[in-house]
Amino acid sequence: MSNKTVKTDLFEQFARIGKALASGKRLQILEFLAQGERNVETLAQLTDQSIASTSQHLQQLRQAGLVSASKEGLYVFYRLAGDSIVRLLAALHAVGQEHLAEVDRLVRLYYDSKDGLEPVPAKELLQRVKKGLVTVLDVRPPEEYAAGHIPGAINMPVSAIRKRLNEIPKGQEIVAYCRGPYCLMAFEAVVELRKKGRSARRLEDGFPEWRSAGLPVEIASPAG
Amino acid sequence: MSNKTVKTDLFEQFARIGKALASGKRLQILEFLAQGERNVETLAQLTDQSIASTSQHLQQLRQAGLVSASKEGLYVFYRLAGDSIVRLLAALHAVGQEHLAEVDRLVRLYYDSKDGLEPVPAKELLQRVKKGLVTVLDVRPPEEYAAGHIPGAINMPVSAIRKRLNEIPKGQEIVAYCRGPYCLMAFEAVVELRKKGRSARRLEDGFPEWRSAGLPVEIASPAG
DNA sequence: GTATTATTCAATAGAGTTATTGAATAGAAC
DNA sequence: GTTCTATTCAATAACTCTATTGAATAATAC
Repeated sequence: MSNKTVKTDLFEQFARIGKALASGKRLQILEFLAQGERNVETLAQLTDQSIASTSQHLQQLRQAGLVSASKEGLYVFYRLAGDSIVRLLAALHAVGQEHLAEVDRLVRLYYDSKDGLEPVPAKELLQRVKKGLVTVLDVRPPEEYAAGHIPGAINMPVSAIRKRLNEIPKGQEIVAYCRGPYCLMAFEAVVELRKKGRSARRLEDGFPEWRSAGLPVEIASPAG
Repeated sequence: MSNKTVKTDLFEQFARIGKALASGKRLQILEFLAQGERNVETLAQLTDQSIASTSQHLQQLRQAGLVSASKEGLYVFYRLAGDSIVRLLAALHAVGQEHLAEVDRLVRLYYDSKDGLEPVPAKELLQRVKKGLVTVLDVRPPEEYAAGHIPGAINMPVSAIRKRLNEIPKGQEIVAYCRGPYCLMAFEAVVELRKKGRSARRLEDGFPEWRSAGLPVEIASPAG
C-alpha cells in the first residue's frame, strides 16, 4: 500500500463518521442517546419512524463507532460510544449556529421575542444555584430526569406547567433546560412561564453539555 | 409549519453539515484550507482529482456554510468560513482516533515504533521553545510556511531533510509538525531524522490547531 | 476585438442511500 | 417445547451523490 493510498484511506475513515452525521434522523437519535441509553423501539417513537428504519440507522451509527449496544434481558440498549461524541455534536451545533442562517431562522420561528430569550450560560447558573437565587426547571421526561439532572432542579415537562405552576416559587427567576441547545422544549417552557407572568429564561446548553463539562449532577430525585 | 416540522427541519440543517463531511475528498480539501486560502486548481492537484470535481465539492462545502470564496484577479480563492470549523474538524479527528480502530491501524501502518513516536503537546513545546531547548521543524511546503508558522521553526519538507540535515543543530531534540494530527509528513520526518541518528518527535497537533489555540504565530521567514 | 485562462454549469451513467415491507433470528416467558 | 417479543436482515423502488465529459461564463491579456 503506497503512502498516498494510506492517506486516502485515512480520510475515508473520517468520512465514515461524516456519513453517519449526514442524516437528520441519525442526528436526532444521537441527541436522544446523549441523554442516556435507549432501546430501539423507544428511539423509533421519539424520532417518529419505523422500527426497521431505526435499527438500520443504528447499525450505521455503530459501524461508524458513534454508538455501542448491549443486550439486557429482552432489549438491546444503545448509547453513545464516548464523551468525544458529545463534543463532536457540540462542534456541529456551533458551526450550524454560526454559518447556517437557516438554523437561526428556524429556532426563532415560533419564539419571536429575540432579546427576551437570551440564554443563561452554565457557569452563571451554577453560581446562582449555589446562592439559591434561582429556580431550575428540568423540562425533560421523568425517566431522563431520573437518569441525572442539575442539582436542585424541579422536573416538570412543558405539558405539566399549567397545572403545577404553584410548585414553582414566586419572585425568583426560573431557568429552564432540556436536552441541548437545539432542544425546543426549554423554549416552549419559557414562553409558557412568561404567559403566566413569571420571569423565565433558558439555559444556554442542555443537560448533556452540563454533564460533559464536569459540572455537578444529581441522580436521585430529592423533591420529586 | 408545526412544531414537529420545525424540529425535523432543524436537524436536516445540521445534517447538511454532516453531508459536507461525508466524503474523504471534501475532508482533504478542508484540511488544506485549514492552512490558508487556495484556488480551485491548486486544491485539485493537492487532492488528486479533476478541477470540475473539485469545483463541485467546493460548491457543496460552500452551501453547507463551511467555506467561503472570493475572486481576486483571475483566481477564486476559497477559505474556511470560520474558526468553529477548525474545531469541528478537530472533534471529528478526536472521535476517529478514539473509536475507529482502523484509523490507528492506518496511521501506524508504516510507522511501527509505537511508543517511540509519542507526540509532544503544544503547551510543552511552547515552553521548551521559549527556553531554546528544542529545534522546531516545519515540514510543510514553503508557501504554507510563508503564510504562518510556529515562531523560530525551520522550514524543511521531508524530501529536503537528507540534503539539509546540517542546518539542524545537533544535540537538541527536534520536534516536527505539519498540517494536523493526521498529516503524515511529520511522521515521515521523524522516521527520517531517527534514521540519521537524531532525536526527534512530532508535535501532537498541527499548525491549524496551534493557531486556533491562540498560540504565537510568525509570518515572515527569519532563517529562510 | 480576439485569445486565453480559471472556474462553473449541465448532462450523464454508475454507485450508494433511504424508507418500506415482510421474513428471519434469538432470547425470554410460560 | 411452544409462544411471544425485540431486533435484525433481505429485497425493493425511489432517490441522492459522484466522477466524468464537454460546453458556458466571465474576467484578463494582448
